[in-house]
Amino acid sequence: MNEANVRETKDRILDAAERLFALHGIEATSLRQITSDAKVNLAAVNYHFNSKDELVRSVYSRRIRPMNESRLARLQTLETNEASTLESILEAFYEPTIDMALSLQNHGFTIGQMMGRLYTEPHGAMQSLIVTEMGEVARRFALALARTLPHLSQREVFWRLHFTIGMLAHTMAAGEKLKHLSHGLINPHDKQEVLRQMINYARAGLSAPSLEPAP
Amino acid sequence: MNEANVRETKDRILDAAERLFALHGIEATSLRQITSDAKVNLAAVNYHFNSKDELVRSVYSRRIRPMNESRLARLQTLETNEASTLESILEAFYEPTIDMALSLQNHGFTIGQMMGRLYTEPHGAMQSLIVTEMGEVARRFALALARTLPHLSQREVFWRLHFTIGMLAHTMAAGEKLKHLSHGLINPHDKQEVLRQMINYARAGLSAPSLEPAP
DNA sequence: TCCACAATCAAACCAACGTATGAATGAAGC
DNA sequence: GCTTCATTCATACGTTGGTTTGATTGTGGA
Repeated sequence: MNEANVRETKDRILDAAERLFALHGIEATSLRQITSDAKVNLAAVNYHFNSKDELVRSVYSRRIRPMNESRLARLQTLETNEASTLESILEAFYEPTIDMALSLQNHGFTIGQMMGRLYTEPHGAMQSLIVTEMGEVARRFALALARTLPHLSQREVFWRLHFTIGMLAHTMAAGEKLKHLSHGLINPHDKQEVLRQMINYARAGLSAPSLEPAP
Repeated sequence: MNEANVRETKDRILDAAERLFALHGIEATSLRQITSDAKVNLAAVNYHFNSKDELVRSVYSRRIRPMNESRLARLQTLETNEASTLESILEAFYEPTIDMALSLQNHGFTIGQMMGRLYTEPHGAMQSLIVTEMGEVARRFALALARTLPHLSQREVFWRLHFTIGMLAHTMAAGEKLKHLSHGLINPHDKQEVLRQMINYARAGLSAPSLEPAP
């Protein structure tokens, strides 16, 4: 078989799995649904990915990796140019995810919903994925925030970074539903609007006065 | 059979289901696990709840309902006393959930994790639960926030309420894991600390300047 | 005392699951 | 033109899922 064909088979599986995981969750999605959607043979999953568990991991890391590379590259650029403001750090953190969620080939907010569930999916594979794939990013952005907010303790920086991530996860997980929940007030496909509202809220939250007495 | 015994059977099922849903998710939890944990017969679930789907709904609404009643009662008190500040509104919104998550009989953050997953669980029963059980609360708190932040448009109030809910959901879903992720810096069982940090961030976020030109 | 009936129980049903197997296929290298 | 080998395929395996059944139990009311 041609190498391009193998790529195509694996990608078709990943694409279908991604769509179905986002729509119904990991546990509720069967390999038979995936392979029938992807128009490949049932056995192809175990042939190319060994198990459903490893397929799950592949589905997630295929998207998380380039997203986090973009985050770190943007943060690096900010720091070498000594241009780290709170807004620019938040933009470096938020924008890669939003770009991914609203990317052209992504018809129905698929990747976004999947990413939004990264922290809440009870599936065993997730716990290790969060540490493995997100650990470096969390550490680097915590440092960047601490440098920009020197009056905060480590604890407070962690709390606020946690909330900042939560806003993103919740927004991604809501996806299309935001339109209905807001009775049409909000258009979750308007990237600039989403980004501005998130950064505006998070910037203020992160800048809130410290709750601890000055040292 | 005694009515108290029936209550006990139903409650035992609800308790076990709640614990297992929080731990492994809805789809990954079988009725056999639940009934064996609850020490009741397998058929008891379908006898008392008709189906797994209705059991799921019962598990959630048993906790959501008193929580939301408390929220609305507290908001009502604030408004009749004309004591609605941003802090007090946020407290009325956040505290009932945190109280529930940290309640004594709740050994392992069970209810909290379950609540944190309310918005991300892909299970069909959730979509209707969110609208049915949370609709009134969202509407009432949106109004209260709009009154306290009169310079904001409806759209901006919605965005910010959405973020404010996201912070809570993300914190609840993280539960115990917050301790590990923060390398011991944070104690998620310290109710006052959790509440103060959340309110401090959310108050600032909600108070951020409007992004729209003044009318 | 006995009836009525809500509640419990062991057992079965069948569909769907993840995974494994061995044969079929077909492009690449000699 | 033949062999090799990665890939695809139809099919089967054993397990587990939610739900149903019909018998059994035991308590409250007549």
